[in-house]
Amino acid sequence: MSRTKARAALLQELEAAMRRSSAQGVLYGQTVANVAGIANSDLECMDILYLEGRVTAGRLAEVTGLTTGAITGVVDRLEKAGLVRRERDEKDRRKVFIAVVPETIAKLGQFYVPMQQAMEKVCNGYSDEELRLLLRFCNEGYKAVLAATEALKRLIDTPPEKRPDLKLKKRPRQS
Amino acid sequence: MSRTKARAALLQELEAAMRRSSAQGVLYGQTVANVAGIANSDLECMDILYLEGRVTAGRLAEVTGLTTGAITGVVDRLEKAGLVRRERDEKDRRKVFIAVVPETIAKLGQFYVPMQQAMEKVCNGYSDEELRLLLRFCNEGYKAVLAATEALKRLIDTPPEKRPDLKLKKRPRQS
DNA sequence: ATATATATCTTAGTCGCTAAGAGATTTAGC
DNA sequence: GCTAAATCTCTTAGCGACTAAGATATATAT
Repeated sequence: MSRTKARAALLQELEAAMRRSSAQGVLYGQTVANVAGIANSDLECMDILYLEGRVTAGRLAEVTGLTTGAITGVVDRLEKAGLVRRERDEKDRRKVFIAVVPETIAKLGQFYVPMQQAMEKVCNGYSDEELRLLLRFCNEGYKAVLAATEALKRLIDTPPEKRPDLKLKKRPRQS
Repeated sequence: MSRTKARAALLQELEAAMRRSSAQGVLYGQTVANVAGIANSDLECMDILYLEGRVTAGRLAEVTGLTTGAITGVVDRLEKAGLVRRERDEKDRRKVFIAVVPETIAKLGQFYVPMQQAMEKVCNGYSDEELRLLLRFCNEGYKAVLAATEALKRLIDTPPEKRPDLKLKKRPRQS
């Protein structure tokens, strides 16, 4: 039993470590937003724009889980800060594309340099093969957590008397 | 050069994967808060209480980065929800310890079951030795990002004219 | 004993969010 | 084509969580 017990302890330790490091990653992001002088959601949207390129306001709402009204505010702030531009779609004039003002990518990017350098240093202590192992684990973990999130969300929609009650406050906000 | 180039690509891919999975982890937490019907910060505090046990209000403020005023609100809500109790320190009557009401740990804990099961399944595909590698990487990464966060924070305190300017708040007028 | 430090709470004001619905445009049905 | 419904973004009202500053209570130092 000592073997499986050691493994159980290892799993628990790993979970704690992952939680800790993940939380710290979030904190780094919040600090970036802070230094850049923009709100957290604003930075998240910049991240999406960086990944996906030119997207509509509706798509931002979809990905972030915010309402379209909130996105209007986000884009207002980002536009006022000169980080993005609104571009009306000429094909479908209801739509508004949000496009990053190119120069600003570098301006925001500089704030990630400290972390990138730190992580590169850490990675230097690992072989290619080890890094591939990490990559595989990350990807598998991502899929697993994504599925778990969906499973949990379904609880929201199950009738309250059918689900494990906590009798806290009222209806939680949906996202 | 093909060797180092491959590694650079690997590093980049790993970074993206970590960001993605980390973000998903956060989303899972938000969903838990949603289902439980409490605010995000409230759940974060429950997490800290679970990890550290009985802690003072001030300690919560310190760890979360919130002001003490905000923590008063958090604890008010959690206490009203029956999740924690305030306990005045008899040795130093200025201090207020926040203690989790024991039964509620299980109530909140159940929401983490989907993720724990999913992650355990993933971990089953790895040997003890591989998991130890993952653990080591997590811990090293945590320390690195923590240090990077501190480094970035210091930018806030450096005089604005001395640091890489973004002049966001002040409307860089164009057009 | 008085002044200073520490720990929490209170208050006023701000910001970003949601919900609901208005406005503008496109698509579908007849 | 013309009307009705659908789609996409923005507006408005209200709310909840946050900060900053200071009040309150207690502890420590001189």
